[in-house]
Amino acid sequence: MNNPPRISEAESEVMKLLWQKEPLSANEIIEQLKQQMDWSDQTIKTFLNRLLKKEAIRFEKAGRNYLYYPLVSHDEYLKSENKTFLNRVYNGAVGLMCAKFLEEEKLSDADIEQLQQLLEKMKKDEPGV
Amino acid sequence: MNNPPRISEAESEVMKLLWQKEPLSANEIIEQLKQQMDWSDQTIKTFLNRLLKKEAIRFEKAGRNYLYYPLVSHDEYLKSENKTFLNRVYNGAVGLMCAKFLEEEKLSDADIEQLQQLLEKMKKDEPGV
DNA sequence: CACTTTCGTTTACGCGCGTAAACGTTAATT
DNA sequence: AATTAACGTTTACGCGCGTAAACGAAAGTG
Repeated sequence: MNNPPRISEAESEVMKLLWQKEPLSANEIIEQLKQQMDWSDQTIKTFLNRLLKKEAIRFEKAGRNYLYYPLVSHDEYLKSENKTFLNRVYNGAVGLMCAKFLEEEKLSDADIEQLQQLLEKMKKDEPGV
Repeated sequence: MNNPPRISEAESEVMKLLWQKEPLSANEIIEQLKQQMDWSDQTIKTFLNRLLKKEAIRFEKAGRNYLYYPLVSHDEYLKSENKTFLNRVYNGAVGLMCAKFLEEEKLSDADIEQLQQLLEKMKKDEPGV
């Protein structure tokens, strides 16, 4: 329930892999990111270590290698990033923020439908807050 | 049309003032932020200078004092922050992002109405994209 | 005019981050 | 067993940022 540690942009690329599949060995992570991000092995190792130090991930020994697991869940991360962003840029005005995004970004019809349903539900579920 | 310079969180507090009212003298800015943010005069002066160097603001001399004007518009700023955030945290998935925000944050009825109308309009305006 | 206050400019410093080299230890190979 | 390869740990370095002190010039005050 503590606030999750701050995860930097580069570090978040490591986390993204672990959120997709857990655990992963250092090598699996390095091979992926080496390509996707064009980082050197050493750079990626640094991120792993920093994430360990921050307690954003943990490892278990598997023979000579380590297997890494996320300690911070994707959901916690999103929640905390959302909050920070919303306050930093929009002073907490969610409505304004969503509106801004909607006018800037292209949404698929499916997205629109989904959001409409969400809004409809919110209207009903919370008549008086 | 160039990408706006990166404006840090602290610096953005200065910008927020200038977006509300322009121009402002150093003193007006300092007096405001000194209180709101509990910063020292010197700290705020640093931000003004960094923003000048980044060409996020400019000044005109008014006698012994400077009057500051934004060079980066609020809209440019929002656009660029939105984009960065969306890509960094959601890999560009707007629909997902909005949904996440909607489930986390409380929206006023007015906000909900407004978003619904926006969505409705998007549906009509862009039948085939 | 000398002194103090005001206001802008320059310099400083620790920390996180992006980036990676260097190092040490353990395991594999000859 | 000695050498090399693999893998994790430690150290490094420049840059932006939060934070502010120090400095210099100009203007107001006695």
